[in-house]
Amino acid sequence: MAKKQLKEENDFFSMVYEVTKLIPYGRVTSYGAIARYLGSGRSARMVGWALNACHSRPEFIPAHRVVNSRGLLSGKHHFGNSTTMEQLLKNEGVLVEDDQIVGFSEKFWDPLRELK
DNA sequence: ATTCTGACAGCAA
DNA sequence: TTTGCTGCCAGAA
Repeated sequence: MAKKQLKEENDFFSMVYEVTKLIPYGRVTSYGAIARYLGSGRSARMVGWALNACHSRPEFIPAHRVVNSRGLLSGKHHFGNSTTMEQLLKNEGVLVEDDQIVGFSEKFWDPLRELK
């Protein structure tokens, strides 16, 4: 059997990718929220680390919908141009001002609450 | 095997 | 109030 494939499903990285891909259009979430959903709780850094490797993924990961707990576009610099992430968000109707999501509480999509 | 880093989050001063 | 330090876990050198 494809152990590797099964393993990927259990991998922390893949979990992050899957959850990230599940983020609805026009919604955003935080690294910590995903970390909690994965059960790691305080390992939000791993989420960021996983997203850092999202470039190695053949699929498109809407990492622009993942921001830090304050709704700050912490990883905008990793989208090639520093404006790409902000541009993508704006394209989805998410207002971004000063690298921060406007109405973050409203746009926030909690995997724990939505996926449960 | 050990050490360092990393797109965070929370708490302390 | 803002700034900074630690904790957390996994992957890369």
